[in-house]
Amino acid sequence: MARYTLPKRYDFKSVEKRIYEMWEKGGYFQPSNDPRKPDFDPTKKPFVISIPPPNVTGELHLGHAMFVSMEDLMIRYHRMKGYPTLWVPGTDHAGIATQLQVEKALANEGLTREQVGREEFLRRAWAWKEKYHGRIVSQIRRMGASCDWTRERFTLDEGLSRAVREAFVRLWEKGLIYRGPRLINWSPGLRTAVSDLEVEYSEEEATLYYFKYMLKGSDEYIPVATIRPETILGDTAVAVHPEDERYQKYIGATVIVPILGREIPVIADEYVSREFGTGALKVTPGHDPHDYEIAKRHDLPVISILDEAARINENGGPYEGLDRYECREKLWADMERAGLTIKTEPYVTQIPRSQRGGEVIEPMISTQWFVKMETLAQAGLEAVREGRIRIVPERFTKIYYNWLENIQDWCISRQLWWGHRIPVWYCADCGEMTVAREDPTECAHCGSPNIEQDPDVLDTWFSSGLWPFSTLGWPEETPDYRYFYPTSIMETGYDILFFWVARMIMMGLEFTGKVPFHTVYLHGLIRDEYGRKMSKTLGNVIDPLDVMDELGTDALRFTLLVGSTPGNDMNLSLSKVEGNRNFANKVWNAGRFVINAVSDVTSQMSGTDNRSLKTDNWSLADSWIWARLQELIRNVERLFGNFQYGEAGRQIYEFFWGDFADWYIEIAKLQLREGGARAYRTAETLARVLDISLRLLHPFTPYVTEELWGHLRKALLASPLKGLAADWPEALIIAPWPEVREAEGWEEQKMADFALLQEIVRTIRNLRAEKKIKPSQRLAATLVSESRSDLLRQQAATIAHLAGLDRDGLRIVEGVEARPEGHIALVAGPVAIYLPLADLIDIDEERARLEKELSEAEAQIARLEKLLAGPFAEKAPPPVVQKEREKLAAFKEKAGKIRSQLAELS
RNA sequence: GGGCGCAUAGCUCAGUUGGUUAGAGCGUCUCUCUUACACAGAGAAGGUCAGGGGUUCGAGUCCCUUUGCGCCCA
Repeated sequence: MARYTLPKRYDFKSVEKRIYEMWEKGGYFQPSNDPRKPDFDPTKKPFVISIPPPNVTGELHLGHAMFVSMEDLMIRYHRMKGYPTLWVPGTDHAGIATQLQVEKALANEGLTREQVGREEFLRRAWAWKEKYHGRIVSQIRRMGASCDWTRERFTLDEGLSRAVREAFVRLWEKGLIYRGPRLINWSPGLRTAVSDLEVEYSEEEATLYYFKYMLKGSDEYIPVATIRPETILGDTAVAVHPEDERYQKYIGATVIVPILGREIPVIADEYVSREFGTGALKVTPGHDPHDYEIAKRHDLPVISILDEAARINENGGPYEGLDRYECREKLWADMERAGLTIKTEPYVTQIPRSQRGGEVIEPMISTQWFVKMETLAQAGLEAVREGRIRIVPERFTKIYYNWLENIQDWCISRQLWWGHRIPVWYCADCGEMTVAREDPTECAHCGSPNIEQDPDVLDTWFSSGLWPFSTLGWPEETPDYRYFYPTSIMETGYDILFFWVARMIMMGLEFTGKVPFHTVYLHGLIRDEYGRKMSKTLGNVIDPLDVMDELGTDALRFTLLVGSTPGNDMNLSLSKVEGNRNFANKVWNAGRFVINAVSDVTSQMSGTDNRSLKTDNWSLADSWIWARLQELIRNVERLFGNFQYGEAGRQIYEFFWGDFADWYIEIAKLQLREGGARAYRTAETLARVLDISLRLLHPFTPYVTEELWGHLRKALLASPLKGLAADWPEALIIAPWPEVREAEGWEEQKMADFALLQEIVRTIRNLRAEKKIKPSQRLAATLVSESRSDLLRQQAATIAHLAGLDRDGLRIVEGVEARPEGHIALVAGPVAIYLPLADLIDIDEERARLEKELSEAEAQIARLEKLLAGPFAEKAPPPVVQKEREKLAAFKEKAGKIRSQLAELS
């Protein structure tokens, strides 16, 4: 039998690409039950995830790495469970981000989009998209993502564009879409409206300007404070609190707008804070959302003073044409000269900045398209309240409710070119609007061909909101849509709960009448190793591509999956990834050992015993590892059911490294050496445990497990153990998930026996380390135990092997009358251990060691006796009490052993 | 102002129906190239689970409260 010559170290570079191609070519990413194929069975329940689409021109970052790892884990698990599984991949067009990139490229040629025109600009944008699409997609592939690339979608592709058109028209027909001037957030740099959600508020130092609002025809004035003096030009009232004694007398009076000389009223409104500034508020409804509300209450006029580049417009009188900040300075200087200023003072306030680029956002009145949210939000709320959608972790449901309960109408128009153009045509003749699914050639009202389409495009999130069903073919009732919709889980970062998840829920309910998914799973954000946000300026950005280059995809995935808990941010450091690279290597090497063991099995060993899963012919170690493995399978199943993927991964890691590799494999070496049926069964157990471990690990670390499993399968099929692998499929990715087996009753005793064996071995190893005895030096030993001598005799060879004892010099006895001369005495539970190390004995040191152990044992005895004498014994459940009783007995036995050893010392 | 999260070993974190001796990885210290693995093995040191109060036979875990840090919404 040819021994396998696998490299000593797991070489992920030679594995990952090859394995991914094998999977993809093998068609494993496509659903096992596919409505596009003839043998389709519509009754089988599928498991479906639609990918949170990354920006088509973006580059893979850790946020992507996180969701790809998480979703791939869920997908692989369900696939192995036998569900027809579909993960729909795709990208979105990221309106603003992409447009900016293309404009930047144009700028390099000294051009602007206006110069090249809309058509040429779009041609270039598409070319840009084609160029970068491949990059992000191949990066996602590299993460091991097992999505069905034959179903890949893009938000601007033909089908999705049709979905967007359909959605818009339906909302229009239902009266849920309207157009009109409203106060919106305006980005002067991008010259487009932006979403409320795309505005971030940063605390910054600013100046509070105090000035005088002169009463008409009087020397009296109302002092007013503002952060933005330039907005004085748009003031339409001064408001005071109705109960403010300082200003009550002015209510109803008229004041004069500085410099401009406009007359505006003094009004009373409870919104005004008497404590802030001077207690009097200038009202600028055209440029402040709160003032806008006040204006609505008091029927005040709204004046817009800025143009689309945030320059002062014709309403600014002498300041027309100035930039907003130039105007601020000039106006203030003019007011100073006119004696209208009082003072300025530094003030810390919240400045609204664009999430993209960081420029200061201006609230402005602008004619835009809006979606009425009230009824949509109501439906979205009910779906979660009624439990049709579950949000994990649960605490995010409150945040979700809070947002939907206070939702504002959604401004969906953007003054961009890259995106879905608004399907509305204006008639130059009759002035009516035509809203249509298909591009019209004439006005629907007067038949005039003189129509022009609205120049704006829709917010990218409008199309993303349709994603779970538009990607499956909606509005067509395609076979995919019928079978795979609603999807199963929406997995994404909590930072886009509002942006995306809430909108998908609302739009899903509105357009399909169904929830788009039954579960929302939210993961946290990834920070640097000290919990700081990663940012280019801090220079602490970790690039997942570099990490994969250096340490492998499996290591990165395992780190992200096991290092995070649902909904909580995680701190990532390269040393963690390195630790998991080491784990992948551990799996590789343990696997290598097993594969070689399997290859060495000869048919002579096989014997006639085929009772493979009966434990009565197993060694203690065989039984123990099997019981531990079954326990692990049960735990993993339970944890997966609770979305506790990280904990599941940790337990698999601990089992594999701490139990299987550190203990079972070491014992297996001895058992293999024994030959015959023992060796045969050992190889069989090694293969079984490795097989199941690889299956459990596969959703976490798909590459190393697939590669190794392939070698294991080949080795088994070429060996007398081929029966084991007879029903294995050709690839691990589609191998069945390990089934939960209930405990059979024998496990507890075997595990307790093995724990004693471990304690004996550790006790001896401990002493050897303390006494600096070379690992190569075999020691004789005497083990004394009245109660467990049978077990010790059975396990003598194993104990000797693991503890570095000389098998022939190992004596096991029920009792000794006196301590053997020149021996060091140790205690492991109910077992006394004597090692013949006369030269190394230091009586005082021995006594100190034993006394320390004794006092520890006695402390436990005292604690347990007190516990058992108290109300615990009657109130706690009997099994818990029984456990404590057993502990007490064990400590008493141990203490007795130590006492007699101490007595022998003198 | 409202809401939420976090505080456990030097560092980063697990610990999900409360079960009584609190775990891991990294780091530190000893020893070892033992034929799967030095990306390793064996051993060691290291914690009043932020402070206070309560519920309970029993609290890192549940409740209240204080302090500190972070996030979201307004």
